[in-house]
Amino acid sequence: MKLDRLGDFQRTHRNGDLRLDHAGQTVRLFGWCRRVRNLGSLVFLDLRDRWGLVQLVANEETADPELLAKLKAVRSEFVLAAEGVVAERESKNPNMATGDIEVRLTGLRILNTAAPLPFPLEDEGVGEDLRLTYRFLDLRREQLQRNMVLRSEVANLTRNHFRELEFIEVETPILTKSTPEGARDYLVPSRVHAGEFFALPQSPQLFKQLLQVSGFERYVQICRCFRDEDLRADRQPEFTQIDIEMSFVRQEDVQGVIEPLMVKLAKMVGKDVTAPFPRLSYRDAMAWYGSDKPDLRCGVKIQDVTDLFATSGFNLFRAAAESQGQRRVRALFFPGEAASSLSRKQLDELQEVAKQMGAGGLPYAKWGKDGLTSSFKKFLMPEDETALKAQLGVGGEGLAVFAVGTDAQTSRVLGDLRLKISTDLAAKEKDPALAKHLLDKNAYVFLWVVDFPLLEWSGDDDGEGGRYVACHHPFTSPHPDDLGLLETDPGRCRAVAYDLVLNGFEVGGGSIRIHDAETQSRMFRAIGIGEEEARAKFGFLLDALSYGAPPHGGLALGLDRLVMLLAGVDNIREVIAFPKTAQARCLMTDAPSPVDERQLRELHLLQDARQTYRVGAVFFESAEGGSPELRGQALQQIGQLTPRQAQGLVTLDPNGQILDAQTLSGPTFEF
RNA sequence: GGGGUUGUAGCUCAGUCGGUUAGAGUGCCGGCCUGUCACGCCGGAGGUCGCGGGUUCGAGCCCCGUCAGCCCCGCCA
Repeated sequence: MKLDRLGDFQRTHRNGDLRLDHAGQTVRLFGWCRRVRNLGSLVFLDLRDRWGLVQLVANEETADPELLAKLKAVRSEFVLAAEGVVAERESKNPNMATGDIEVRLTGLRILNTAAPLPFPLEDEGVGEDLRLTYRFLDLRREQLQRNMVLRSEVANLTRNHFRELEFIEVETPILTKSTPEGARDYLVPSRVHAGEFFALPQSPQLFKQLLQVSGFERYVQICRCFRDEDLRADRQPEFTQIDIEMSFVRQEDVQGVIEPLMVKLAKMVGKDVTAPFPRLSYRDAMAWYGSDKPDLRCGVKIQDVTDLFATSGFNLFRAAAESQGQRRVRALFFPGEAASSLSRKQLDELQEVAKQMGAGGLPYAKWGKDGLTSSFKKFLMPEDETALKAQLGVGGEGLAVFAVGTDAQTSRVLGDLRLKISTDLAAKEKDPALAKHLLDKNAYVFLWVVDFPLLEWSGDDDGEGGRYVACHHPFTSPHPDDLGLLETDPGRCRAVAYDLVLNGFEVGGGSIRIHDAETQSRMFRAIGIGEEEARAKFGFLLDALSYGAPPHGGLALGLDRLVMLLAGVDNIREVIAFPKTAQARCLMTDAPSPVDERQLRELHLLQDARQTYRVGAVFFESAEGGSPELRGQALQQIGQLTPRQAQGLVTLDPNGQILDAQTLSGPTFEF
């Protein structure tokens, strides 16, 4: 098809802006054809640009025949420049912002054609692999356009927020130094320095601390970070952080600049949240919610009922009560009719879920219309039941489930069940107040989880190979009250570290940092980094701390995850323009991909074959005994191999086909 | 690294107990149509049943392997 030129055609309006007020005006528009409705001598076309949709129309009686023919040739997603007169419609469309008017065409330029799309833009259920392969088309879809606009707005609001607070935006290197600890690095080989590598930053952590030593006092950056770890629905190998660092601050000061930002961001999507956000210690979060990022939209708490069973006839529970705190009985109580009316079958299914989480079973007690039903009813004396109800706060109907085991075991099981059961029940519960208690779906609930442990034991359980590693990172300040524990009882030492949690997602985390070289050295010692290694890996930091480093601290917010929650979507890929798959591939560009050997040599990743390997003798071993002809054929095949495929043993079948090849030296044979 | 799940027309899916020529809707192509807006009506084309192997007289269906998408565990200072 012959295309028209853009020429001097100028847009006068955005498609979505046209209203009845414009009637009579001649307008010039750009856009993509969403759909043509060709009624024969009357043709409609929906023209879409970034801001909206408007109906174009032409008919046989009034339009130039050439124009009408051109209009009929248009297919979905053709790129058009349209000129026409705005007119009130004969039949209006109340579902459309521009539904009262249409544009009667006086001119049309086809700026580009479009092949039929591999998937329809309107459909929701298109396979994600297809969407990712044609991401540039996927991004035409309204939902993704909205998400990307939201993301842009969030970034803008964030920049303005910090600028008003006199933060300075500083860019830090992408090519930087690999450091021990933490996630796996993405490495970039150095061409200039054979055998040496840059790493892509897992975060600009050390640079932002050094900027404090430099005296900037308030730093912010919206920066890309890279971690070569496996993916999840809310995790990508490259992601964006809102990274801040401040001097002369305490934990509360950092939180104090973040909270108003969150209030503004929530407001942007029509949610009211109030600061300050609740603070919850790591200990309490684990005890009450079984998670270090509890979803407080759910009001159900884990409760300890161990003591109630000290003399119980139920051996499982009594044994825990007699274990001196090693094992405990903990419970969740879900109030409401939806909970009390769960069937035996549904409870069995929950038990299976619990078992998969590592629980032995799922004892339960249910108070319904017919009173108590329980898997351990025969051991539950009336006075026990009364005590249990008092402890759990059982007012009316409801369901209690129990877990027995160590704190870690029961936290895990009950933490997961808490959300799963609450979500299910909230959807069924008729009493709105109770449903909201189970799960307040529309709420945004922020909180700070504070007082994280500084260190955790890593490695085989109480095996030899283990050591302490930093929970947050090795630059996190120990809690001033716990400094002495660093050498005596490192596992009990708390950190001045804090996570910002929203609806069960960790959206940010930060800490007050160590700002003196001595404490930093003690920290390195505690995690088994010796003096020499510390100098080699972090010498610049230790130096910096010795030249007047101010007390400082900061935080990083996960922008992608935050936008995901603000957009109300459940996958991080929905807020990233060009994301990776769960296997860390880009289906559109097909990255990662092999590169030329020449590139590898240049980067010293592949030695020059002729230098390293000599072609040596090739041994033949025919399956059916060798023959001179076969060897001749085989030699010919071997001769076609590249030089780097060196010396070894080749096994051939009677037809001279290579069955197997083994190198005696040099790299593996490749065919 | 481990577990689960999905893969059939461009797209979304159905396909019975292993049995004749693998279907539907939509999209696409052609024709008709002056008030459509998921336009309508008529006709047509379109298949490596992800890939490889096996069992069988016979495989979209059963078995083994493999690749890819998604979710989870481990991992993510």
